[in-house]
Amino acid sequence: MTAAKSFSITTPLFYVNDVPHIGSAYPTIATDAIARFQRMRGYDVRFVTGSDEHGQKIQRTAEEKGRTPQAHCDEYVDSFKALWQRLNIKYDRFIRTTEVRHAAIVKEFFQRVWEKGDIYLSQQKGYYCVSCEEFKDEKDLLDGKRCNIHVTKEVEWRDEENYFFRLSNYQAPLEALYKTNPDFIQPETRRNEVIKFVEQGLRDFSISRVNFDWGFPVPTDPNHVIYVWFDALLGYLTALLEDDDEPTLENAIKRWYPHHTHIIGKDILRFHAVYWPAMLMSAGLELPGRIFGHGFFLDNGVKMGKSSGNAISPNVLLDRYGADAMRYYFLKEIRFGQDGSFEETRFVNILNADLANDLGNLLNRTLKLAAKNGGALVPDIQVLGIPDNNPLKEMGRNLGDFVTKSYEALAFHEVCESVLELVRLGNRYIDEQAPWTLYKLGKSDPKKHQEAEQIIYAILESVRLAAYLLAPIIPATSTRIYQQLGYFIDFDDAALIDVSNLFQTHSTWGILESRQALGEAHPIFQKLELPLDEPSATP
RNA sequence: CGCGGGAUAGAGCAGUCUGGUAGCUCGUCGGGCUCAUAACCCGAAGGUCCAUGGUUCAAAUCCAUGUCCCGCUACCA
Repeated sequence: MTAAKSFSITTPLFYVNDVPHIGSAYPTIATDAIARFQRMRGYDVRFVTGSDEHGQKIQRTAEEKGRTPQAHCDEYVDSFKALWQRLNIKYDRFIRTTEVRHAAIVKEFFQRVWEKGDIYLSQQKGYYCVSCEEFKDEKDLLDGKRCNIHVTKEVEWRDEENYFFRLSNYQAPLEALYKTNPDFIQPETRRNEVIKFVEQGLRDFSISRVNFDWGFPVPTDPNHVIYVWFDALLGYLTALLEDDDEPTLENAIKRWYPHHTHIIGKDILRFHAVYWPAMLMSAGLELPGRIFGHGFFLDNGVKMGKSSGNAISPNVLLDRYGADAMRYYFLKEIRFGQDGSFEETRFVNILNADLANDLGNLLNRTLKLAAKNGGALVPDIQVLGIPDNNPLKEMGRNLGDFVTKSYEALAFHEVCESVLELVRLGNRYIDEQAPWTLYKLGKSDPKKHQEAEQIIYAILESVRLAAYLLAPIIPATSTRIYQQLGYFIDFDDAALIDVSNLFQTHSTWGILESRQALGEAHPIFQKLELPLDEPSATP
């Protein structure tokens, strides 16, 4: 067996200061879809997610709750893992930045950058707002040295010893990187932001803190704790270690590195598109293929989050509608990269229209026709005998290639839309052709029977193709479709997928086997209903 | 202040580069069909394409000015 090509992709490593919200679920669903898609294509995939667990905020929250930071993190990590399981997220590696092996990677990485001469000790001076926990630029302060967010509070002067990373050394290399590799930052609007940001000149940033201790010590100076980015980002490296590897950079990069794609929220774009590549250059490591900054969920134009109090709990949505529904809505209704709004009525409408009515019902009505008139077998026809201008064949023929490009571009909405187009055509086609009438006529005219059989085949095959191409997004629904079509495939079970050539075959229109025994017709997607007590009328 | 992205039917979007009957999905209304998950198919209503001015035989599309939204403008992840 030839070694399959490897593909690795990451979600952000989530800060486990609270239970996961919709904003954590979103990129994770997207990443899972890509990972599943690449597995279907036969790639050897490493899908990395995890948690960022150090820092003052976590230390404080834990203290407030009267427990150790580690115990605090353990609990929240569990809530993330539980959500991923419910959402049917099949990650390969969950990296926690508190892992022992991560300490070793951070240490070695720091050492490399240190030896390169890119780390130095200096003073972090400036006005500090205690409420924001943040240094403020003098130009942002209000009269009387008050914070522009906490307007009643006066900022304090701080003069603190910190280690700094020489980001300023990397301005030219970064600019060259963005230029030579235009796809490095996506979508384009985010790329522009970053380029402009870098153009105005880069300041070094501090990578250590002295006023708390929940983190790894600086190897050369244990009074300092390594701060955020020189810890969290390196989780992407640690995650690539095999279980029995010595925790060294060399081992981390031997198989899966560099990452093909980092999926992140636009809020942490700069750290991934500027700091991270600079850090990697300094350490002499290869750069990832691309950084994709996705958008946020808005509720009436307001960002959803715990602070705004308008967040919808992913677990509540799961209780009501299930994983496939959430996955489909997030990926189909919101262009990946743009902000999207969440509206529950729309959620229910779209899911019912697309998956229950268009896709599910098309399979259901066709399957029942086949059961009544064809002995519950895939019609026994010559696939090659279906004329090239058959509308379903015509559209289905190029769909696999088109959808592949859309997945690669992370254009999930395009995947769904183009597949749905085939499905809608299927409904139009069956109505126009009226195979139920042909079957009746077929009792005295074998030619009519043949015609009906061909029509049924073309529809079943189109539904199969749709299910296959949507499997990374709605795996459970696709599995039900495949099983009703007589396959023993479970899109959640890699062992049941023949990775050697499955994609080539199954992404093609016209591979459904004649005379394959069909399953019994049951709705593959039950209609959703809005909760009764919550008439979610839009104002 | 600087840079960037927007403003198109009740909602969400496409169309703008390469001017020429304004399109898609959801929702609403009417009809058809009966194979189907009260589903599907067909049709209709619904738009001063942000405003004003200009170029042109012709502007959602090109040009100018203005209005309103949103993002970025460095150490919270």
